Parts: sequence; C-alpha cells; structure tokens
Amino acid sequence: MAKKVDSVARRDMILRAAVRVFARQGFAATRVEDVAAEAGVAKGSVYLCFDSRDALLVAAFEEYAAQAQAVIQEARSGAGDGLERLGALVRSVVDMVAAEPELARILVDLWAARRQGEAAGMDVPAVYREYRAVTAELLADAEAEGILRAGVGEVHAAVVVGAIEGCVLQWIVDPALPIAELAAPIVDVCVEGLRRGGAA
Amino acid sequence: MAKKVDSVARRDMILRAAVRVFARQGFAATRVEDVAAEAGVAKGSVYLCFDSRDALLVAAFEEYAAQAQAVIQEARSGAGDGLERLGALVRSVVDMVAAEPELARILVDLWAARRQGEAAGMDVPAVYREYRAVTAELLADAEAEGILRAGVGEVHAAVVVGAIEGCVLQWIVDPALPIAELAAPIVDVCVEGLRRGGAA
Amino acid sequence: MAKKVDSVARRDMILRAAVRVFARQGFAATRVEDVAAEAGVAKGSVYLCFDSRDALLVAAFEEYAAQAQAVIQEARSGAGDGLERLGALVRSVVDMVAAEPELARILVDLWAARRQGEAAGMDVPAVYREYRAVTAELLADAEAEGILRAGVGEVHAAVVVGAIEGCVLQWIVDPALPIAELAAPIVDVCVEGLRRGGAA
Amino acid sequence: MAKKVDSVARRDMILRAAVRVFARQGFAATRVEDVAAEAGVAKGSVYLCFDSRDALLVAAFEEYAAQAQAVIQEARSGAGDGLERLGALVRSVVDMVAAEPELARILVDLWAARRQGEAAGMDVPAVYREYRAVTAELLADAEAEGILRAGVGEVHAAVVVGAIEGCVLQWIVDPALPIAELAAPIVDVCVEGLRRGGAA
DNA sequence: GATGAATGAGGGTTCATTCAT
DNA sequence: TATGAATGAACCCTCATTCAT
Repeated sequence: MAKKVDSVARRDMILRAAVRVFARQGFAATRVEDVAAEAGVAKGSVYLCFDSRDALLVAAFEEYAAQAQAVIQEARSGAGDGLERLGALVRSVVDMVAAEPELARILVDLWAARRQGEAAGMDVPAVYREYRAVTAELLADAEAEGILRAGVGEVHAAVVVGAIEGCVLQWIVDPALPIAELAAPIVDVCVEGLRRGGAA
Repeated sequence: MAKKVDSVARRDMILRAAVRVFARQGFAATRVEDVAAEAGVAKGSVYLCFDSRDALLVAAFEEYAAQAQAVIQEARSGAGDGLERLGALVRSVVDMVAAEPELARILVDLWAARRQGEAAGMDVPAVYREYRAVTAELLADAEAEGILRAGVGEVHAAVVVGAIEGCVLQWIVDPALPIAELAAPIVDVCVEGLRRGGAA
Repeated sequence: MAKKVDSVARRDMILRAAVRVFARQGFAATRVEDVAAEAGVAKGSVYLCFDSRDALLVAAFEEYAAQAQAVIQEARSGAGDGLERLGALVRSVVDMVAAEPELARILVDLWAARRQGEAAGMDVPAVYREYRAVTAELLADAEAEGILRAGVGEVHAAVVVGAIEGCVLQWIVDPALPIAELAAPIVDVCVEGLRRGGAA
Repeated sequence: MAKKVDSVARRDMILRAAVRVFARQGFAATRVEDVAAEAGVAKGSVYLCFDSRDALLVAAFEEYAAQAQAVIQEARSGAGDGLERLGALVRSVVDMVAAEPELARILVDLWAARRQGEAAGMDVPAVYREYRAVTAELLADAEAEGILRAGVGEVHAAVVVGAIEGCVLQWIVDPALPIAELAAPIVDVCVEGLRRGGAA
C-alpha cells in the first residue's frame, strides 16, 4: 500500500517536473534527460513510470483534460441562471490556467502534437467540443429563462469558448499579458453582451 | 533577371511545399527530406533557398505575419465607422485563414516554437500585439463616434482578438468546425455586442 | 572507484582504437563509426568519452605530447655531459616512435590539422619548440664543458631536431625505412659531428 | 594553338589558386568552391581542368616533385667535389621551399594523403628515396675523393635528408622559424661535419 | 568553353530507449 | 527498484560532382 502510494507520488513528481520543463523549453526541445534532471532522478527512472517520452505529454494532457472536465462539471451543476453559470465558467477557466500557468503553457505543445505520433491517447478536440457543448447548454438554459437576447444560438458557443481560449493563447504566447484581468472583459463581452437588454 | 525570378519562384515553391507538409504532419515530425519530396526536389536543393530546416518555419511565419499585417493595414485605412471597420477586420482575418488553411494550420507550430531555437527571427507575440493595437484603435474610434457602449476599453481588444484567434484555434484543432461560418457570430458578439444600444 | 577506473579504461581503449585507425587510414578518411568498430563499441559510445571526432585527434596529440615531454624531462635530468645526454635524447625519441609506431604515424595528421578547426587544443609547434629548447640547453652545457666544437650555436638545435624528426618523417612516409637503425647515424652526425676534435 | 596555351594557363592559374588555399586552410578544409573562388572562376570550371578535388592535390604534388627532381638533377650534374655539391643541394632545397612557401606548406597534406584515396598517382616516398639516393651518391663521390671522414655510409644519407626535411617540417608547423637561415647550419652539421678532418 | 543550380551520398551528432548491475 | 552506460536509428547539413543552359 505504502509502496503504491510512493509509486504514485513518484510518478506525479516526475510528471510535474516534466510539465515544468515542457513549459519552459517546449516539448520538442525537451529531452528525457532534462525531465529526469528536473525531477532529480535518473533518466532510466522516468521509464519506470512512463512508457515513453510521448507518454509524458499524454499524461500532462490528461491532467489538463481532467481539470477542464472538473470545470465543465462545475458549470453544469452550478447554481444560478444560465448566464450566471456561463460567467462562472469563464472565470473558472481563467482561474484554472492562472493557477497553474505551467500546465497551461504546454497547451501549445498539445495543440501541435495532435497531428503526430504523440497524439495517441490525446483527444484534444474533445476538450473543446465539451467546452462548446456546455456553453451551448448554458446558453440554451438562458434562452429558456428568457434572459438571452435574440439571435443567439449554438454557433455562439464557439465564439464564447474562442474568446476564453483565444485570451489564454495570447497570454501563453506573451506572458506579459495579464490573463487574470481578462476574465472580467470576457464576461462583459461574452455573457453580458448576450443578455437580453444588453450590457449595462 | 529571369534567373532571379526563377530563383524566387523556386524558393516560393519549396516554401509552399513546406507549409503543406508542416500543416499535415506538424513541424516537429517533418524532415527536410519530406519537404524536398513534397516540392519534388532533392534534399540538398532545399538548402539552396533556406539556411536550415528552422528557416523554413521562419519563412512561413513571415508569410503569415505579412498577411496579418496586410489585414491590419486594411482595417486601419478602411472606410466606415469604427465598428464597421472592426467587423471588416474580423471577417478579413477569418477569410484569410479560410483562404489558406495550410498556412493557418502551422500556427500551432509557430506558437510552440517560440520558446525554442527555431524562434530566432520570429516575433509571434508582436503579431498579436498588433492585432490588439488595431482593435483598440478601432474601439477608440467607435468611442469617439459615440457608437460604443459604455465601459468598453483597451482591455476589450484582447477579448475581441481572443474570440477570433480562439475560433481559429478550435478550427485548427478540429477541422470539422466550419470556420467560415464563425465570422458572423464573432461579429455579432464582439462588434454588435459592443454597440451602444446593443445588438438588435 | 571501480566505475571511474572502468570509465578511464574505456576511454583509453577507444583512444587506442582511434590511433590504430588513424594510423592505418589517416584522420581525414576515418569516420567515427570506423573508430567505434575498431574499438568494438557502438558509434554513440564514442561520444560518451569524447566530445567529437576532432577530440579524438586532440587526445591522441596529448598522448604524443606527453610522451615527448617525458623524453625531454629525461634529457634534462639525465646523467652525463651535454653531448652524452644529447645522444641519449636522440635515441629516446627514436625509441619512442619505434615503440608505438601507430601513435607516431598520426603525426602527419597532427601536422596537417594545425591550420584547421581540429587544431583547437593542439599546440603542435610547442612540441618542437620544446625539443629545440632542450637541445639548445644540452649544446650550451657541452659548450660550457668545453667539449663542443667552435661555431655551434642555438640555431644548430633546429638542425639536430630536424635530423631526428626528418628521419621519423621519412619512416612515416615509407615504413620500409628502418627507423631504429637511424638512431646511430643521427647521433654520429648530430652529436659526434659537433664534438670538439670531431668524430673519430 | 592559342587555345591550348590558354587552356594550359587556365589550368595553371587554378592550380596556383588551389595551392594557395591548401596552404592557408589545409587540404581537408578546402572545398572545391574555395579553390574556384580563389581562382576567380566558377566551381564547375575547376572540373574542366581537373578530374576531381583529389586531382588538384596530385597536381600540386607533381609540381613539387618536379621541382625536387630539378634540384636533384642539378646536384647530380653540378660542379665541385661531392661535399660541395651536397652543400649546394642543401641550399637548393632550402631555397626551393623558401621561394614558394605555399607549395611547401602543402607538404603536410601530401604526407597525410598517402594512406588515402587521394594518394593515387602520388608517390611521395619516391621523392625521399630520390633525395636519399642522390645524397648517397654525393657521399660516395666524396668518399672516392678522399674528403669524407671514415664511417660515413649510405645510412647517413637518410640523416642528411632528414635534417633538411626536418627543418622544413619545423618551419611548416611554425612559420616563425626562419627557414632561410637554417641552410648554413644544416650544411655545417651535415656537410662540414662529415668532412675528413672535421669542421674547422 | 563557362557557369552555377541541382543532386544525393555521406557522416557527424543527438537522444529515446534498453538493460546489466 | 534505481541507475546511467550503452546502443543505434534517425536526421540535419555539407559538398563533390554533374549537366542543362
């Protein structure tokens, strides 16, 4: 039992180290040895926990996807009307990336990896499909609640998700951009702007 | 003279081939020989036009940046009020990526490359800074024209740019998403939603 | 400890293999893979001990330079008058190259390498400067001892060193030349010929 | 006829250029394009005069060998007793290398090349065999003339040649060494030192 | 003949992965 | 289990040589 815990902890330690190095240098420029050095273990030890270098990226993706899934569940099960819950979703996503910037920064590697061998086991598009789905649900709820302005449909979900992810992207590419401060204007544009009667 | 033209054409042919292969396999998984084969030339011939494999990516970036620059200039010099020109900008960017999907698809490689050696000569963040700058200018114009709703400031520019790029991102990651059909809802959310009096 | 010894032994084994192949084929015609094959290891293993192909040549030079240095020290600290010690020096150098013909045979590569990148870390001229310096010292001793014929000065040191190295050169270029048998006539010409009263 | 002269002149111009570049960078580090650039012609033009890059080295060798042959003939047909002619030979060789230092400086490449493919057509050992042969002849003449001290035989020829070539070697490796000033001491040691009755 | 663009074999080096200790 | 030395496939880039113009 203790063994198992240790083993799990060791795997997690290595994964965290990998995420740090991937965030710093990019996946393509990161050698297994870099990850091992960051984790303070030998190169061979990485292979005790992960099948391959690609598996590290897949594991990082899984962690990211799990967080996204949690945020999505929270939005689905949250309190408030559709737009309130949409606003909360926006803030949750922004909080999530701001809380673990290094995990977020490897998103570019996940996006880039999907055409390649590393992609095995990584369904990146599914994450965005989920985001769009929950957003569409919340908009539908708002519609049903009569608080959505006319003409807003499922296609707007992609725009709302795009605004969030596009802001994250700009921040990844340019860390000087204050991502935390963007939650409010995103909500302003994508939630309040869609409210019947308009923003303010 | 003819020589020069041929030489330029050859370089361009190789660059286009490179973009196609990068779009298909990703930069990391593309060998110089793949590019040569796609272009129908020998491996060594690639090096007659480009200093290195990385130089191909940089050249692709330059082409993308030039297109972005053109779109930005168009927005700056265009006719109409601030919001009309912002709407035109949104549509131009979407048209641009839809017109050359392969060039757009290497964006993920450009994003991923910025932390690495390939980055020399690629100022990816500058492209987004420019996008935000021109968007902010157009919003300021709209403000001056009295057609902007209250409370919209420079920080909203990042959201507008984010909505565009975030939609592009979703389409890159999931080509099934009909990017061309997203121009309208982006404009609806990011332009009409910011108009004084709100979207119809 | 055992590890360190093994590691040193392995490096030495590869270096010896490299010297053999360089002697046989010449440095220019030797690929890293040839060295690895001769040493019975994989190509990549060479790089565990040496930074580059050039580093193999530099290491060989260092071994040669160390042997030369030892011979020079021996001449400086030896017993006998100046000319006896000069004679001993001649015989030592000849013995040295005859004892390890393969190390000697790469001298041509060292000479040829000095103008190139490989040269980093190889001060070939210094070896000959040292030879001339010690020879000049021994001649000066002989002079002080009154056993040197008149008119012999520092410039003769280059001739004595030249006679030795020139014989080695002829032997390298034409292994049929019996280098061991040349020690006596070199001494006859360069030591006895400089003795006051002349050679018998 | 004029054509032929031009063609020969062109070949010679390229060969001279090659010798200059080989002397400067070494053969191994010299690309055909370097030679072409030095000669002021296009890369392909080199192949109109020479079959291959190696052929340039062979041609340089032939020029060197021809000069050596001339010096040897001169010594054989010269006036004076055996030792006078040996002294003249020494001075001729030194003058030869001093007159065309660049041609001399490629000697190291010739020495190094003999184990490799380039060697085809280059009988470097033969040059030294010839040198030894003529030296031995001159010593035999001196012996017959009764001006040679006792105990000097054919094996001493290698020493005399060695002294000359060894001095040239030291100068090639270290151009600071004044080769022209070494002719006198070489003669002093290798000619006067062998004279019956000894050097003054 | 003269050119230099095009070719593609060759080889130095890296690094993911394995496995004996 | 942990290690890191060993492996060898992969790949970038160079450059000798060719040949169409």
